Amino acid sequence: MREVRVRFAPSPTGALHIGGVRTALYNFLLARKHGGTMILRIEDTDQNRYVSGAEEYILESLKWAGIEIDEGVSKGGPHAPYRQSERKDIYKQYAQKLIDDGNAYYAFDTSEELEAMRERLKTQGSSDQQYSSTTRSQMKNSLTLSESEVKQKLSSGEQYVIRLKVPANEEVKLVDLIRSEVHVNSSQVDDKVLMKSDGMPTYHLANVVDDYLMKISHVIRGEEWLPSAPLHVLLYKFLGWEKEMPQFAHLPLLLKADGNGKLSKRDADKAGFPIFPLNWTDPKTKEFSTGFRENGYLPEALLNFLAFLGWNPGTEQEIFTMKELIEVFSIERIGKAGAKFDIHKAQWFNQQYLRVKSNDELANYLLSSLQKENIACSNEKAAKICGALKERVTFPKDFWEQGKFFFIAPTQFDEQVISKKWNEDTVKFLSAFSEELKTLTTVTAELAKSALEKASQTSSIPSGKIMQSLRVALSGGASGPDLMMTMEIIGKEETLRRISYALENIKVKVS
RNA sequence: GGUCCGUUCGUCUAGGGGUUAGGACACCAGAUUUUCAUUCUGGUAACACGGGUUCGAUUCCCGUACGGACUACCA
Repeated sequence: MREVRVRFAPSPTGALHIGGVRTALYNFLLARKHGGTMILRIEDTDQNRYVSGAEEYILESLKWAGIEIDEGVSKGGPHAPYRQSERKDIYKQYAQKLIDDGNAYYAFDTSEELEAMRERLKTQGSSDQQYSSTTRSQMKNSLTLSESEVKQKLSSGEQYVIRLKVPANEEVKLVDLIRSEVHVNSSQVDDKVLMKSDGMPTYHLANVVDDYLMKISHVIRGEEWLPSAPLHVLLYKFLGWEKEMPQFAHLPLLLKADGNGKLSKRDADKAGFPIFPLNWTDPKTKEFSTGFRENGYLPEALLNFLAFLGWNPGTEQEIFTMKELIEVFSIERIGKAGAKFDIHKAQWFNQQYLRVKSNDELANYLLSSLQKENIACSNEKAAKICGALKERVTFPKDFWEQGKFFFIAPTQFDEQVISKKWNEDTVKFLSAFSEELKTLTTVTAELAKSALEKASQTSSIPSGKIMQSLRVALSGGASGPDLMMTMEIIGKEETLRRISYALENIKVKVS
């Protein structure tokens, strides 16, 4: 097998879409699996759509996700530069070669003329309105103009583009690793612009030239490129690079969760989840978008989830470290159909990854929340709280949100529990329980439990009946972590204080 | 409109000519936890449709429907 060299080649036109992260991941996995090279190339040939900060954003996103770049922008390498805008002259040479070989031509049509052509064909009832083998003869280009006219136009500095001369009625075969063979008749392919009038190449030319020059072995990209892949095959052929042509793998698209269609930022916003890896503020519109990172998704969990959108290992294992993913990944097991993006599953992965972390690791999340709230807390206590909470947490921020009551005594109590459970027995029991607690020097989960049992005996009320009331008294809420542990953490004095506060402030329902 | 790609539970998917069509998420129920959650057990739920080929099709072929992508001097 030839040396694996893959590339992730985003455009710096804004924040990196989550689908792009998956594409990068698959490229990375293939590279690592075969001891190959992962290349990052920035495709910034469209000066109009360039967004400053986007390249840095992409870099930071990949770094956060743990997708390492071996060669490319920010890393350098033997094929530098890796930013297409800096490779302008390279493309020019190959465009020239295509012209010299008669496989491309100059076109001088203005956008108005192009528009007119499409309009004309449309009214004639033509099924497609492309600049192609059937229409190029009616246009203003080096195939229809005389040689001297062309020369005159070129030397006078008239604007022109270079178009590929796609042959008519030729069967183009494309081998795709995911979809097997795809056949397209060349008459369906239009004479794509290769070089724009600003001297920049279009995606098609730049992509093929760079992939060849950078010795790319596999092109793994989104399915939106499938329709233009035959064009790329043609380019390889015309440039004489058929043997070096990379293998293609066109990834199924990520779709929105409800209904159909490509996953868009709009859909994600509506459903209340991010679509970008990191927070992003568009420099032009100032529109702000939240990121997975800032929403508390762990990169390992997000990647694990992403890996399974369109791929699976064929076994029943679902939790994979990056190392394991690298081991089992294969292009053959990538599916063909688009995958709907269900944030529930992503949350489940996050939960799984969170709960296997040690309490000490988890404590850092809580500690950083506490710092923002200006609440002091020892590492030990934070770890203990996280330990009590870890089974019920999805995001790091939940430790604070669900554990707030450890630091702030409740002044409001869950009304449902109170109206249902808080009665004379509760008062009787809790008073007895308080007396028991007072005899203790310190409260541990175990001591709390035996105190509870004793109180149950002296009051002859089963403790099960008052557990929810006790919880409400201590935390204000109807659900939360283990109560014995809760009492151990908040300590004897605070437990007593909270119980007596509740006893004083909650009115007993007269039954 | 044209071209290309796709279609297994609500979702991610396994499977593949003969299976009780498997797993996971979500959902529901029961058990356990003298509380909620966790955990455990169980349950609801799918081969888009129509033709072929075949003894037999969810699986192969052809259509149809539906969905998606593309159809720019954007990537």
